[in-house]
Amino acid sequence: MKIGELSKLTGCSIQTIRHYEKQQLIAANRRSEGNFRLYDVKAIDQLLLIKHCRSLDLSLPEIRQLLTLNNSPGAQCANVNRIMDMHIERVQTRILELTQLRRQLKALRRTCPNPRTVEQCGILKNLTDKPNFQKPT
Amino acid sequence: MKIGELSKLTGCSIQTIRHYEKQQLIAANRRSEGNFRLYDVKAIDQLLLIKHCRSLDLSLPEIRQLLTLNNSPGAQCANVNRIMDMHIERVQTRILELTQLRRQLKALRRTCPNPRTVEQCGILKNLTDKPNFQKPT
DNA sequence: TTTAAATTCTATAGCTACTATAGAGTCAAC
DNA sequence: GTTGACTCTATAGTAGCTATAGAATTTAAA
Repeated sequence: MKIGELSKLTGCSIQTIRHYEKQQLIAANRRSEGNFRLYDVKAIDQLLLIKHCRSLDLSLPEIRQLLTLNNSPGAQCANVNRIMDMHIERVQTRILELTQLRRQLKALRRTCPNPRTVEQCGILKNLTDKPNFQKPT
Repeated sequence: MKIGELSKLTGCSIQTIRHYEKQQLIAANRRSEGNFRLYDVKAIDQLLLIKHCRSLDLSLPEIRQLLTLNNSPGAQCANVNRIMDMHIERVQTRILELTQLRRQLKALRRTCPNPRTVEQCGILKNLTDKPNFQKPT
């Protein structure tokens, strides 16, 4: 199977597949005489696994680790659990940051409920004053 | 005042200030004979305003708009309100996406409560199966 | 006055995970 | 044999910085 067919079967763009190859997430098992990538059916599952992990927002290095683990059936899966736990923690932290940010934004927005001139605008006034908000990094 | 002092007074790194200059958010009002940027005190407030906006996660183009508006005291501030509303909406959307993602991640994590071999790992098993999760984009 | 240290300059590369080209080559069918 | 579809590599772009390299400038001490 050439890259175009793999792309259609998995819903990953051709450039994305080549990008994953550069990042060592997937490899064509051989090339045609004219240097075209040739894949076997296993590549489909591998790519779908990658896609699934990406939909969960795991990073490419994390996915590479998971793939390596997936190919060592006898190994303990504690590392898998650790990767997931760290990722959940990261998502959780980001949610808290954004929730705080939303509160700040809404409070700021309330300072200018009606259209007026820029000079009187509560939002700009508050933005110009010394910040008492914290950066969510 | 040279860029180093401005950096210390505002807490923005020197490279960041130069980056903001490239993005047309701030300008040195003149240069020394040896081409060093020289700022007056107004630059401090301007930079703090930018920093405050960044802490609210506004984009540099949005901040540029706000700065322009801030320099037109007589104009209506409806545009300011519009920028803020759009941004609040964006943050809100992202929170919802991440909340959904967190739910998926936790459900997945529960499929492997105890360390076992990779072969038996519920997480990898679920990741390998066809995805029924949606990408939060 | 010389020289050393600190500061600044521009330009460039790196980060993440792609996406979108350019320009050249390959394959399949007619 | 030629057309059209496909693929190749390499490069630049996205956002907002950060981190260099290598050169020039300024300030202070010797």
